[in-house]
Amino acid sequence: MTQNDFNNVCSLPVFAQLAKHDIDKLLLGSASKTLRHRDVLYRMGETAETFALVTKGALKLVKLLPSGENVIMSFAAPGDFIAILIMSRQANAYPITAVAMGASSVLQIPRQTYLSEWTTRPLVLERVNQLIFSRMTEIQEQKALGKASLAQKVASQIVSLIERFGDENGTILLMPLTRQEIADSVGASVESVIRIMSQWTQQGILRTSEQHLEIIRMDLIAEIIRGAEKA
Amino acid sequence: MTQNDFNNVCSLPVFAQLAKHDIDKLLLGSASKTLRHRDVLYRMGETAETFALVTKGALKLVKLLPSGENVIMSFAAPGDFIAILIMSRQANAYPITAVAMGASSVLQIPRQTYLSEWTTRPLVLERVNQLIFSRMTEIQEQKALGKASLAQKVASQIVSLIERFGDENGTILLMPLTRQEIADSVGASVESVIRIMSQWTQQGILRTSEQHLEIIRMDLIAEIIRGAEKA
DNA sequence: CGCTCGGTTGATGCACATCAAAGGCTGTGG
DNA sequence: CCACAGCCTTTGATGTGCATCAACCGAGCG
Repeated sequence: MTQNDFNNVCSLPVFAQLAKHDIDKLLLGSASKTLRHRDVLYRMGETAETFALVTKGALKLVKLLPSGENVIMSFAAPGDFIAILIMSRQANAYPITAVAMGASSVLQIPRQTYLSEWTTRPLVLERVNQLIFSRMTEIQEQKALGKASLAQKVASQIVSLIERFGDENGTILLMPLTRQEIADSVGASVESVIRIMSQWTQQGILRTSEQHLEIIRMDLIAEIIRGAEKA
Repeated sequence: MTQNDFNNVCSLPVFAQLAKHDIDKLLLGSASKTLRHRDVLYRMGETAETFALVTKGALKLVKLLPSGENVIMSFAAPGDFIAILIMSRQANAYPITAVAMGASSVLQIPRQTYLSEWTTRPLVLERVNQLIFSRMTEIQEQKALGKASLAQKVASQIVSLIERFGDENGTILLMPLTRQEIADSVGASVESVIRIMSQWTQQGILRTSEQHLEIIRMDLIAEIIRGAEKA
């Protein structure tokens, strides 16, 4: 890991206000890994030797169903952990597949380091809990949308992604995201997602060029989420 | 809290192998509370002064949507925590409403005790993480059922409830559960749930008497969950 | 004895999934 | 440089699972 990487890592909320030598210990034996678009970091079912801390880019956490469908469980942003919760269980397998969306990097940290360094520092554990809390909250919000219309789900998913992976204005999504992926994350078919989104494009609510997605009329999107469907 | 209560609490996995005086400290200022069917423990929006540890019975964790619908986020069994994740946030409100299902009891523990005693004990924090991990796993499994048929969702929900709140044979659910509640937890309408379940009753797969629900043909239910719909 | 609550049943309609076909774009290999 | 395969997107036609609305019943309960 370069000095630059290290500084980057230190600025993440988990490590805020920790002494350099503490951070060194927490990262004992860890390796920085650079991922290209669609590279697989962890595959569901593999034995979990390390967990990961995202430092750049974005990853999707996917479950492959017996039926052959993909379900995107959630997205990981810089500062998020992947698979940290299974570190304290013996010889466990990754419960999901983690795939990079666009150029990304992560720090892979050995289970042993987690067991010896992370679990002995209350402050760190507390911070990890905070992150898990956010993830829980996010999933619960999605579940609360259970009976909403597909348009509401899609709008809400896009907005929450832009909140985490957007530009400074909060209007452009800085990560490649296909309609298939949106469908997989809200549990719908691609075609339905496309129909909804192209309608929005026609209405000038949304723009999608190259690999970027931009919301033009955030106010209208907000209305859709609130359930004021019709145009 | 009676001596009896105390012994009960000590046998919960969170406190396994802890010294009595440690447990005493962890429970500083806590109060045991007995709940009757449908009593409300916490109401969504109230300021969170305490979190709770379930010691007996069952509770449902509900969100009330602006539309007036209820969504059951999850169920809490003995040994589960309620609202522990928001304890480390300042002046936060409960994110859900917690309602007892049948006679239950909980231990209410002050935020202050959490902050001073719980967050300073790595072992305890680790155990809390374990519990949160189970909750996450449960929610994720539900999300993975996203595109499955309603019958699959209902069957799967019932089975997972019996695993946590069932008798020793794993066939009878020892807690009052209405069809409305099943509907609220899988995101469906009561009528649809009723149609599915009465069909099962006619086919001798299921029996529901008084407040109890019994699975007669677990093999058939398992098949339904696997997606082998037709009878 | 009217009340509410849980369960049940039927009729109707709609929001989606599914199936099918096609065009653009990218990368890959001959 | 062209042909081909794969991925992403799009559009249309068709079907269906489930919500919704509307009744009704029995049981417990004040």
